Amino acid sequence: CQICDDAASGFHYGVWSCEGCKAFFKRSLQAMSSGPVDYVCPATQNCTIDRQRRKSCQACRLNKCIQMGMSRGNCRRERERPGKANRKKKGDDAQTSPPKVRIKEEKDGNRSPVAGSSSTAAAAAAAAAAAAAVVATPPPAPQAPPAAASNEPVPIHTLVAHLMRVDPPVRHANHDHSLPDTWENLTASLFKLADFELMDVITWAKNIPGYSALSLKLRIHLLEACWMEVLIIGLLWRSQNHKDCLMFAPDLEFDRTRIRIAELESISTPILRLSQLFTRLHVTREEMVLLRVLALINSDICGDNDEERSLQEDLQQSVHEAFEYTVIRRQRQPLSRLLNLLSLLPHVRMAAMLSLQQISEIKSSLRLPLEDLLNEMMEGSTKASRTMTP
Amino acid sequence: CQICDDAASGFHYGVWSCEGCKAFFKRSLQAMSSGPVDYVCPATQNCTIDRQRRKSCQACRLNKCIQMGMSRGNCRRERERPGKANRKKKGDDAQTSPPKVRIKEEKDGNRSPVAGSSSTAAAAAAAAAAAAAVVATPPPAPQAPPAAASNEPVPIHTLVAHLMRVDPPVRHANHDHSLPDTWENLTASLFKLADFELMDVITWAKNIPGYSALSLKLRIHLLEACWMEVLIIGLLWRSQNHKDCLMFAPDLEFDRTRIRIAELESISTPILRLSQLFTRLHVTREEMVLLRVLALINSDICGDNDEERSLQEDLQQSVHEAFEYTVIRRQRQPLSRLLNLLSLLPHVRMAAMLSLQQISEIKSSLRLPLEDLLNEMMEGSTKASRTMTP
DNA sequence: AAAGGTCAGACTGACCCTG
DNA sequence: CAGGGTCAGTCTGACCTTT
Ligand SMILES: [Zn+2]
Ligand SMILES: [Zn+2]
Ligand SMILES: [Zn+2]
Ligand SMILES: [Zn+2]
Repeated sequence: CQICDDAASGFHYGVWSCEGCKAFFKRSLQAMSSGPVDYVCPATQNCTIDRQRRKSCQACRLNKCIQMGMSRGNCRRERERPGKANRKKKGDDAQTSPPKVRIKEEKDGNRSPVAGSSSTAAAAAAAAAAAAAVVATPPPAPQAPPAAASNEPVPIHTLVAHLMRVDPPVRHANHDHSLPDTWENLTASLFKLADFELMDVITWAKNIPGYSALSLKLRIHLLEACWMEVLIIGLLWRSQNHKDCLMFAPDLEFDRTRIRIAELESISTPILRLSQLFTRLHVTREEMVLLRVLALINSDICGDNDEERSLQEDLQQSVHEAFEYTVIRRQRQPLSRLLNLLSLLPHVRMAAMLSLQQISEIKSSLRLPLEDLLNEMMEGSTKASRTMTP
Repeated sequence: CQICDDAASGFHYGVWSCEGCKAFFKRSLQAMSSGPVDYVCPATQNCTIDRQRRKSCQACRLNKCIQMGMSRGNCRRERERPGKANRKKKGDDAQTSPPKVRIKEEKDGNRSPVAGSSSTAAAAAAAAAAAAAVVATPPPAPQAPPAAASNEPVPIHTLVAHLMRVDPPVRHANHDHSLPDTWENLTASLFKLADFELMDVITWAKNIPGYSALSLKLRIHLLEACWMEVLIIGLLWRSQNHKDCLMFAPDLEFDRTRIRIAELESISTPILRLSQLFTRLHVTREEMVLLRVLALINSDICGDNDEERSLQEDLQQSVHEAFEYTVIRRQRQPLSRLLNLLSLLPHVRMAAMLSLQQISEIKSSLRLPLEDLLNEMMEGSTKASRTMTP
């Protein structure tokens, strides 16, 4: 099949194509004859169309059909229009008017013509017009860049939305589940995951408005002081509703047994308790995101430089406003909610300190090597006097 | 729906989501339980997921589900109690609540003659009532008791005034200034002072309304977990406006020289920085008092007992209201002020952990004996897993 | 309220019928 | 052979039942 690389069953509509693409184009023609097609590409109009993925994007599939030359005019043996053979639909009859389509359009809410490729061509004007309409669809521009104007006051809702967008994503650990659950295997997967997540954390910090305005020294200092807290907040949030289970990644969850094998019992106690608290509070993603940002800018107080501190305080101020925007406008007892969320941070701080000490012991015992970035950050946080330096 | 922007039908798998995304994630879970899913993105793992496009890319839809925090609450049939089912609420909801609710509540044989307050309108009334319930338990109150009548709602300002009254006083160290500044002399005076202050802390805790209602076990646990933080908050407050100087007592101030002699350099760095922050914020005594109470009730989360936790949450609630009363009604940016104060607590927690570790090392090195009460509390805080137990 | 189950409706494509 | 219909299989999500 020239469209999907599947085995072709013949020369359909002018193209060597498979049964599936043939039927798909057939249905598209029928749909087009009775109104515009509402296929919408979920991405940027250049989806890969192969046997496995051809179902995913109708817009790109039809587009490729047309690009490869499919059209009704190419039919070698065209049959007369059988008058829109009515399906077993209950309501209206065939004829000309398509109320069904209209109803559907209305129900869809009919948003602004974002990326919808709608062929308004008449029924007779088949492929060529459709091709023009489909191909003309512009890419949907998935991610608008953040309000990058550094001096301009950004509306809070934009700031919150931006922070939501740049928050470190949930990563998979790619843990080999065929390996036995030994201390080495589990700890190695945790280290690998942490190393991976640390890159996300660094990228995230860079994308926080105002962070880049700080001096390099302070930026590094804050990151070194907060990274474990940021990771732990994510862990706690992912572990919500998982009783006695730490969801390090969707494919790496630690139950009591694994915690014992990985020798995480001493630090898991406070973390599991914190996780229960997260669960009870139903911390939302918005709130989690803001807690992470607060953990970053509050990870340490640099008292030396007045100007620098002023910048940091500006950052704090905007985070405070973000909290106000997000939490305070709740219905029931918003202030108590805010205080409950903020009260989590001392516990997070403690959990981070314990975790850093645990890793530090592993590092100095040479039981297992640390990944590069993880190792670097460990040295940084030691320097930041987060751990005792014996 | 946080995933597709459609109308949400509830809080499913940890995310506010629509029926479609809920069912999709459910099917994905079922599929995942029997082998890895084979969703493949037709584009670049970056598809837009909205109401009309969510069907297009299963891979990106599932990924977004995970990113937004969806996960199975527990492997199988999970019965989850929100815990806040019914309490001794006194809020009334005459107008908004439909009568069927009332009927149901009465049929349940709820001893309380009123229905649960689910109305969003009666927030203020409920809050005041909750406060009344908390303070209803009359504390021993060696001085003027805040409320004699047990059912009478006590205004918050009375609570704040009472907390001001029972706050641990500033103690003198009775340090012998004729002695030379050696490590032994200075450390011994610090230990003696801490021991003395600890008695005040215990008395103070007993006088906090609602604290005595907690179980003995929890009372001890909270005290063991928070005492160092309470001492440090007092120290920080006393050290305001004293540059590079720790005012352990009016007659025992540590400048840089004494800090070096007493080998407190490693822990004094964060504490001195915190002290500068206190100075910049101009923390009032009222605020310091409330921070101490918050440090006490937030020193640990006991997750075992539902009823016990409810009492602790009531206590938290009244402290939150005290904060609101004290801080929020300021003139300029009260909320930012509140967040700044709360942001101190993680640093206090860290300073407390470092201090405990320092004392723990002295104790195990037998360089100097600890006073009785101090020794006891050290063991308690070690038990409370505040320090590493090597 | 939030799990899990249900099933009509929509889409797909292997297969069949017809010219 | 290719256009076009058929319909079982699959996915979806509004609705229902259970806890
Ligand atoms: Zn094909
Ligand atoms: Zn596409
Ligand atoms: Zn959705
Ligand atoms: Zn995709």
